[in-house]
Amino acid sequence: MRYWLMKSEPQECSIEDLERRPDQTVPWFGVRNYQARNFMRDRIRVGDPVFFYHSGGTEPGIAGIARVASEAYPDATQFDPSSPYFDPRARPETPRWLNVDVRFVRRTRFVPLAELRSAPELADMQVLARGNRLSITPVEPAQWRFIVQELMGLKQ
DNA sequence: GCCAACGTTGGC
DNA sequence: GCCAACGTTGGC
Repeated sequence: MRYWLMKSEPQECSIEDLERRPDQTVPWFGVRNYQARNFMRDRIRVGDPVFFYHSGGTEPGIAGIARVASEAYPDATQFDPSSPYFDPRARPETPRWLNVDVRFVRRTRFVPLAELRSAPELADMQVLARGNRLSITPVEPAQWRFIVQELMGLKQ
């Protein structure tokens, strides 16, 4: 099992939106970066725990916990000309982009990016690396435990 | 709104 | 295969 951090813009899908979804599940569509796609294709498995991170035009930080709910499958928005995520090069026979489904687990105390940065225990966290723009990054088990137990104050 | 950092594209 | 130009991400 691996741990992950996934970024979402709350105006598109916030942790509250996820909680209200039917089945509390959402397809993590719109990833258009090969490295993030390959994580979903090669490393992310059903049941993997996920930090749900808010980014873009809002205070950045971790807003909750989710869980991977499906294997990777073709992202439907790549075939939809009306979608901002449409990719004219993609064909249904040879899909280019994938997504997994993600299921709500719980909201947590909001942990701002600044707080993550200030923790020496998290110095090597990939999402904190200079210039990082990946929307999906792995989280080490020790980092996960530190955030959940020390920063969020949860038992787990 | 600005801008640093990065990924992708396309000419050569 | 190189690399300049461009578009995007995302923090501030």
